[in-house]
Amino acid sequence: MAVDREQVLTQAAALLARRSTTSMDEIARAAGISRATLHRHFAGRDALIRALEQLGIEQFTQAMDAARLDDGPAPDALRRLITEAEQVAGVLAFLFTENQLFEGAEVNAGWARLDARLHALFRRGQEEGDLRIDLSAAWLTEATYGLIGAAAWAVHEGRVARGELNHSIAELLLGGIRRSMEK
Amino acid sequence: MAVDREQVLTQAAALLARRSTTSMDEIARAAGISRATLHRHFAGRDALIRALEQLGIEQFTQAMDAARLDDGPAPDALRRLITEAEQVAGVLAFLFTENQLFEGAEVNAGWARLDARLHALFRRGQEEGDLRIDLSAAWLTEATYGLIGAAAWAVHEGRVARGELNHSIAELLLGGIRRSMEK
DNA sequence: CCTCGATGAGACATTGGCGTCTCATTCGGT
DNA sequence: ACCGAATGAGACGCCAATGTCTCATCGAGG
Repeated sequence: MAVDREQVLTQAAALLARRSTTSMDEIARAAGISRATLHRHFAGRDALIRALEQLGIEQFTQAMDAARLDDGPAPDALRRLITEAEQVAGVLAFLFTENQLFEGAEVNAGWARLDARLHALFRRGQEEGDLRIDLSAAWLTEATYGLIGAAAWAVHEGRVARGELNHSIAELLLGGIRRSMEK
Repeated sequence: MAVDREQVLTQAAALLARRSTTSMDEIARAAGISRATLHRHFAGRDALIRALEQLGIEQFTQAMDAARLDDGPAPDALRRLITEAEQVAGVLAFLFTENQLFEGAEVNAGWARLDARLHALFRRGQEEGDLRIDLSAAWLTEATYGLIGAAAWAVHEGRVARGELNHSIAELLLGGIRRSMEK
């Protein structure tokens, strides 16, 4: 009965996002396995965290690929990305809040690659005139992460319905909260 | 030579926001005091965290008071709040990311009060027709926290200039990132 | 100059979690 | 029904951090 590695990591992310000091024992029990088995699959806490980083980066990379960031208007691409990212929001939320992680070089590199792609999308949107230029692309990148994390947390806490997650993030990002005049 | 309690807490927040497992020793050294003195002022790690929560709640409460959330159009009030909150962004960022904290009843109550005030502001804005109603006030509240946290982090990492912090948060929140047609 | 309160430096025992191990049990495939 | 791999339960030593203590030093105010 092979343990579902991804399932364990997803559980771990949920717990660690909420309390970063969650013990291995708690993680194991939440994943429905024993601490011994957890150790059999992940050499130690560090290895578990590394695996989580890796999973997050892989999943987010896939989301970016699926969203075809380079196709069409940047706002549309951004909507597609948010739709794709929704499914990995939990793991992403963990990665955003655990800033301590990015000290190892290789992880940093993987993350920087994602960062660059999102940054490039915003930059393209600005150059094509679709996005405002008084907000730096760097800030838009960070803000997007922040909103995805906030949304994942809000859903987790039951403050926002899961079905509204997409709309909430995309509309807030693209349109802002002010009531538009056209309506 | 009385230790500047607030200074110590601010330092601690900066470290803990970056790595929540930072040891008491590291916190003490960062604050320029010895571990013994740190323990003399805060009974233990828990007490330090509690004090941080308290400080964050107090400072954010003051920011809300100073912003006069009930006066004038909601968007203007929100701008004022962001301006006031900028100075306490560091401590706030820590509070947002450390979700584990809100398990004690009394802390929860203090935080819930702040939550309610911000929530009420958004609700008022929606009722007065200034804010769009297809995004729930609860989500706007969470999103605001997320953006403040993201901004504080971005500034800390040097990706956003401190002077742009206000503008970045307020404009993104109110207007979104899309280039408006009127321009 | 003296005194007292606060601080720094360090020793010490305690604790909670980690990592490793063993052994019994269970599950899946044959 | 059988066998082997995987798992669960628990014991064990280890270690880093914690919390408490003592003692020397510093510094401000009388």
